[in-house]
Amino acid sequence: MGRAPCCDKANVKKGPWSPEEDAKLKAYIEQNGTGGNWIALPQKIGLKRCGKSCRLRWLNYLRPNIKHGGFSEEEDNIICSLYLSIGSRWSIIAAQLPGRTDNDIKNYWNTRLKKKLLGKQRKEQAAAAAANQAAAARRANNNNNNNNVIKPEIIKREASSTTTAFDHNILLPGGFMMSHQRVPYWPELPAVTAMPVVNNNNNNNHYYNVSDQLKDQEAAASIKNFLIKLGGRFSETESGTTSTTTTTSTPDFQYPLDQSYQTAASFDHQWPIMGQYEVEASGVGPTSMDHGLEKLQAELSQLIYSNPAQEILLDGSDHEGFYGSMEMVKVAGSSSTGSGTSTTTNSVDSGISSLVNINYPSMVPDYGNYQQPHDHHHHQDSAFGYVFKSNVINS
DNA sequence: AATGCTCTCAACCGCGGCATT
DNA sequence: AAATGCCGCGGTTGAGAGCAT
Repeated sequence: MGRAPCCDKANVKKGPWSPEEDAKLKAYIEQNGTGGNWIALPQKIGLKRCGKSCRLRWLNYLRPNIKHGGFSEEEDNIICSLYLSIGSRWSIIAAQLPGRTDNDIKNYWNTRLKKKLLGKQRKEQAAAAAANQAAAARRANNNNNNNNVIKPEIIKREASSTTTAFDHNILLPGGFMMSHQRVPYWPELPAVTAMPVVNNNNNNNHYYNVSDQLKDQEAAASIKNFLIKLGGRFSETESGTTSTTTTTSTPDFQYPLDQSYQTAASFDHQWPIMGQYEVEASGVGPTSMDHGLEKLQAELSQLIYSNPAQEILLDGSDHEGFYGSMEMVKVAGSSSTGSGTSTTTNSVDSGISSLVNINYPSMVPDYGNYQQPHDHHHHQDSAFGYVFKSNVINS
């Protein structure tokens, strides 16, 4: 047996709202509030609308301080970051962007941002492929000139140029790599990172009304510390506290605009918020972080293959930055740290470039044999049960 | 100017979660 | 414990604006 309809479908108007309807609804809510019952509200004010329709109209259009269109670069960054972190949980993402509605963000992502990323990625790939080809030619030339004896200084230079790009990077579940030095695939998004979520419950934004706020509070201190490390700052009233749930009318956290903050130390941290979203072993079952990545990958792939004329080079030629020295290790116990507790090692077969590319050849730099990682920097999130292990090659 | 196509975004739909009875 | 009702969310649709031919 199905659910009873929330309203009499035959007697409700559907479609665009008239200015009169808007005025009625707005005036009533501003004077009386919603009364906690959207279903009963339209009858009270004589609107032939479904209660859900009224709610949507109010939340997405009529309520104060709504911003429409004109997303800034910073907002783009936040949306992308959060999408990578938590997937299509638009209400939570909207809670981080005062004045934006989940519907707006969802539309913006689906119609523009996704395509924008794809377009930029194409350009990047073409440029990177060309650069790699040139580099390979140089190497071949050098090898020939020296009777196949590779000069130590060449090895050192190349190894150095590669490994420094990896230093302290973090491979996130799903293969997305956080990099404080290099975020090559979203060139317009200076430092896209999977961003923790702050319950910025302000500006009449009721969206992030998660019932397990108490659980969140446990994570709050770490989140805040992390965000501060990233260069953000909280309002004066919030500084020194551990609460991220605020009722202040101004944003209690300001995302860092200067993203050059990302030092190695920045990632020596915990990401407890991810535990909130049931992060599991990478590639095993749906994880929240994986969700965003995998979904994005699928979406972008579909975009590509549904349009063969724009097919993207799949030769894996520019993947250097995402392979080789990174591993993610699932640790046996959620509280264990350090090496020696690994139970599963996931080879890195997809980087951020997997946002577009489906299958990669196993990427081993042609000088890879000369690099033997011997120092592992472990970044573990106890909530994840993961160790983020970056293999830093000492020079 | 007319037509067709693409894109945007407001609005709808159905489902899951939660509270209440 | 089960039934009921409401809320909130994410996915999807379709009207209309804008653009290309």
